[in-house]
Amino acid sequence: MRISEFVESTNSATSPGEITELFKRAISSRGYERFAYGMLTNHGRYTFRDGISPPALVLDYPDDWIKHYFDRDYLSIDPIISRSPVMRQPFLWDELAKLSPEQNIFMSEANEAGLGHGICVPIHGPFGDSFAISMTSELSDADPSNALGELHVLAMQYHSAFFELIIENQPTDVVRLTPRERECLVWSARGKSSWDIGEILDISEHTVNFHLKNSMVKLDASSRILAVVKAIRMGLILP
Amino acid sequence: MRISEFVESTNSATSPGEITELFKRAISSRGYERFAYGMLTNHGRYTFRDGISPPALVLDYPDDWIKHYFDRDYLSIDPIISRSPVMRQPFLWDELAKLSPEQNIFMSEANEAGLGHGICVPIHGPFGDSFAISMTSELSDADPSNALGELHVLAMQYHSAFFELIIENQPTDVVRLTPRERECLVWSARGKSSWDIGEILDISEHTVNFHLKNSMVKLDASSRILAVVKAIRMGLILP
DNA sequence: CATGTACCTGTCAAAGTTAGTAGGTAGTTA
DNA sequence: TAACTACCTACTAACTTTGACAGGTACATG
Repeated sequence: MRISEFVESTNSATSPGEITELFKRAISSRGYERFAYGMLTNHGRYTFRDGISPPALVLDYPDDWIKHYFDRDYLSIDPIISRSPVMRQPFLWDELAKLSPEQNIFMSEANEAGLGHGICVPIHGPFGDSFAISMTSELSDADPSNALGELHVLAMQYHSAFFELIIENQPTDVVRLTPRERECLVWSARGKSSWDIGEILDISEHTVNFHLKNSMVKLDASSRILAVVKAIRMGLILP
Repeated sequence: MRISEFVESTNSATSPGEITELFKRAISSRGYERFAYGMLTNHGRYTFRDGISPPALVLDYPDDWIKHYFDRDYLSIDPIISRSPVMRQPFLWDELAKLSPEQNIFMSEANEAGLGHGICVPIHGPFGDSFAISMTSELSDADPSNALGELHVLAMQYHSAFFELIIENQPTDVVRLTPRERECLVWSARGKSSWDIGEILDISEHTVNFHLKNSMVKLDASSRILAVVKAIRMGLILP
């Protein structure tokens, strides 16, 4: 399947299962049979449709390996899970360095379970959301560098289409800040005190407090911190 | 140019300029002539090669518009810039709602400068890095929904290949917070005072202050507010 | 010209934050 | 067992924010 076909068909799909089927076909034609798709940071910000239970979103690994994995609480030591949130680019499982003894055992158990050669594509969302899609090939002599670029793009598109379908979208409140209120919040978010901001904006400290107080009322925030967090979350200021 | 060709050629390119040329060709064949590529948040973790000066990474807009934009400090009111960091999916400029009067003036000025119909692709990296790629078409009757999926994928791949080439060194020093530090930061971000947090966690107000102080040192933050903002941006806590 | 919006200035006391210092536990390593 | 590391708890003094008040200018709109 060509990438443009994959993009078009996943974007017009109406169910998560349909998108997953398309992804399976796309990666298997490139030599990768199995995959796992997880959300690595979620503390209740999103609500999900269907029977999806984070952190695992889709697990297409052998059932006995999945059972073994969760029985042993491997989520907490899995080096792919811990590395992914700080990686910008896809990486190969084989390239993971500085593993602990338990992690080496984990990796060899994964190998025995038929998940020898894997690629992990880290994906990042707004608010520090972190996702990972791992794909595995049973061919030990597969050269991953050929397919890696395409698998990267396919994984990003899979996530984009899939995640959009499974989350309940939350409408955002409408708050309008004045330019001064925004400026004061921005400098607050950069760590400045009221006195500092007064110097920067060439207004009195009292006036800065006045603007920040008004922002807090508009944003229904009980502290300057919450006001800044809400303003950032609503896209009203840029940190 | 097919997407797979674009992926392969950008991944094997050796200069940022080469990648940009490939991107220009790829989007212009889909009806989009001009684009801008910016880094919207930089926490000082990256140093850049060549003559690249964030937040602007590549500006392919008319020179007089770029001059006008920076002369008027439009970076601070540009609604595309402020919306992008909180968006997960690409969005159309025309869909931006609830603009302030200045923002409406800004958008009509952009229109007059030949940047009428635009698509913005938000891109997120680890550590809260936020990027945006905007692409514009001069055709007023262009239906963006056909091309949007492909432009999304092209923009993500452009960023992936380009950014990898222009950064000097990957950040290695990952901030590690203790559970108590995270808890205190989370409750701070929810608007609670030290005393409140002490009640919630059943520890003294003094201890809460101690943990928040240590978080501030770890995060190199001069205030509790900045510590919370950085922790959110780095994905250490969720708001 | 009245009305509304945005902006600016000020006071004051109560409440909250920041920057020091110091002691304790638990597990690890020499 | 001593030294080390990571984490948690606590105190005080100096400083900053918050909340409730009262009042002012400038400018655009009806």
